[in-house]
Amino acid sequence: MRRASTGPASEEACKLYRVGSLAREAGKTVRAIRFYEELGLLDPVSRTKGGFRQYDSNALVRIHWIDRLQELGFSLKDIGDFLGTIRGQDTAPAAMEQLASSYTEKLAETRAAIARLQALERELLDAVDYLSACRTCAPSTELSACPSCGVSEHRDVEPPTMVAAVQDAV
Amino acid sequence: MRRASTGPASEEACKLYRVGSLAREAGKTVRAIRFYEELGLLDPVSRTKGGFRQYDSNALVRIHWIDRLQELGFSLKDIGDFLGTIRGQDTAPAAMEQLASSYTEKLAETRAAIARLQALERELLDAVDYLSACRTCAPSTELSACPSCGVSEHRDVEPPTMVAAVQDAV
DNA sequence: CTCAACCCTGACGTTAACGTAAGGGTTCAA
DNA sequence: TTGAACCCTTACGTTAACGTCAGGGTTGAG
Repeated sequence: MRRASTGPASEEACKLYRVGSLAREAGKTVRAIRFYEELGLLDPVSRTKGGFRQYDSNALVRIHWIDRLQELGFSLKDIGDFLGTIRGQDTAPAAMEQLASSYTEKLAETRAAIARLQALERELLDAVDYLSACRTCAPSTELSACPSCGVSEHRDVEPPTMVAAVQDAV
Repeated sequence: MRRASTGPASEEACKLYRVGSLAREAGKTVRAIRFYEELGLLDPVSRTKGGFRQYDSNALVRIHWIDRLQELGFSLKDIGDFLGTIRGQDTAPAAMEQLASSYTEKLAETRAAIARLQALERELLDAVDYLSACRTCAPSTELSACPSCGVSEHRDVEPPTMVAAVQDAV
């Protein structure tokens, strides 16, 4: 016996999926799965004598992993290169080291992305905040008057960029 | 006189850019700027008699705005529709209300995106953490042995998904 | 055996956001 | 009046990640 519980164990006849059902389980399309195969990201464990692809539950894990990496900004090609690099190493520690360093790098990028989004969040907040004063503006006011409208809150206040950019949208 | 300080004021001959210099200032390519025009996102204030596009500094603000919205996940077409909707309103408060509601919606999406990234950050951390034990693994270990390698830290511990997916990468 | 439900392999189509090249005017400082 | 640096329009090219036929086998329950 080899491990605890990463899906059905070893030699045992674990349930096999064909593309269709795998796709359903994974929330992907059949085409997508075949496409992953074209890129070397996911091979069927075998084929029926008629040529049907067959997968086991590891495929689900793999697909989930692909999804995550995509969310992290990896392109499918990146992921392929990634797998290639790992397959290239011949000792286990070397391969895992590769994995760890790639992940560490992505971790930094992810944090940067979070920071960027938070900055955007702030800009949006400023804009929404500034715009909330517009509700007290006279309905008859025309768009062209916006920059120096009568609303007191906007007197002597720079409109945030997210607002300023639209003011001459007319 | 129309406004306070959104760039060079009113009728005054404020400096005009042609595509090339605008592009440089904005950190875009000339093609990109012309493309924005094709989509109705940015029109030149005028043309020379020879047909050269001319822009003022508002164009810079507009481009910055486009960038921000793109970072927020708007497509250029979305941005065009967006401008269209705003132009469609005939009173200022209505237009600004539109703007505010779009921004509010995007604010929610942005927060969701941040949360997703934070979840990914956690997954990466878990993976890197788990993998750090691999440095004490015997260099001779082969990749295929990974799931149940000798390292004590991995005894009776589920590998995180981000690691499990690669273990049969060979 | 049958047939509906599935699957196979090409191979061309699609969308976004520009890139790139062709062929030919425009500016403006010298 | 040049001429180098710019700009114009038109139009096809590119990359990513699949979508969508077309034409034709495979499975497996009944």
